[in-house]
Amino acid sequence: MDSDTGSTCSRSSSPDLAVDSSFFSSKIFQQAERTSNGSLVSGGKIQNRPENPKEDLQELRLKVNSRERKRMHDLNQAMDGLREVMPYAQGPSVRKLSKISTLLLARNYILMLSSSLEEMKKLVGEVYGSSVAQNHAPRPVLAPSQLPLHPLAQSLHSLASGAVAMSSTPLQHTSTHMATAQAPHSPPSAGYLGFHAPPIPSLLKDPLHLAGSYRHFPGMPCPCSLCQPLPVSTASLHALSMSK
DNA sequence: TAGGCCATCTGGTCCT
DNA sequence: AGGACCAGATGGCCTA
Repeated sequence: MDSDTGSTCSRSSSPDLAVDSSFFSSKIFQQAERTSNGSLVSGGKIQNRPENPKEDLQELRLKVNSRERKRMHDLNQAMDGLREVMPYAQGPSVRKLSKISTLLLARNYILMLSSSLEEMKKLVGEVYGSSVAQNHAPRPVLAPSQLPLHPLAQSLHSLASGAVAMSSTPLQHTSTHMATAQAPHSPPSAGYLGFHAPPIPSLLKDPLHLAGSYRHFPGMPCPCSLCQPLPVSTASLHALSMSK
């Protein structure tokens, strides 16, 4: 029940143990001494009864703290879950994304996927629309893999094909990586939707691990924070985090 | 050593 | 009343 024991806290030196010490150093307990059996001694009178206001306050405070700790652990678990599905390097050699970076990257990634999906829909509409218009002319039926693909469609195809590899080395769906995963008909530009694998030092140097980590193409959605017209709220958040 | 990131505590506010 | 949520404060750890 209590998530304290099953915490996903990545810190080995969690200050959990410091909780009680700070708590007991608070003014609440400066007026009370603790006996060997844990009961409070106040004015020479042993009080085991829980209705002691100080004990009640202590219990309440510990309970509230525990709940808050659990809440934050749950939040961090959710954040880890988000990190797991983000297209960034998850290997042990790569530093964990910070919370703010995770959120910003996730937002931009969703925007990019949404835009790609819309583009894909348009392309599908074009392909089937033209095929209906020329319905009377006998045409050889092509398998989906044989259809001439728009570069974006090709890159999406490649992206899907390389999904497994991406899970092991995300952000590495670059041109070389894509070349191994792309469809037979894909031209060399098929990786143009792909991210640009950042050299690790630059990734670590960038405060948000976002800017400058991607290959940029005009008019194309990019998860890079520099390419996204952030709304006011997000922009202010970004500025806040940068100026922090 | 400064700065970034984080976990925790704590008090306030809102909701059920 | 109790719990969830939030934000400020604090202190620890890590890296450049």
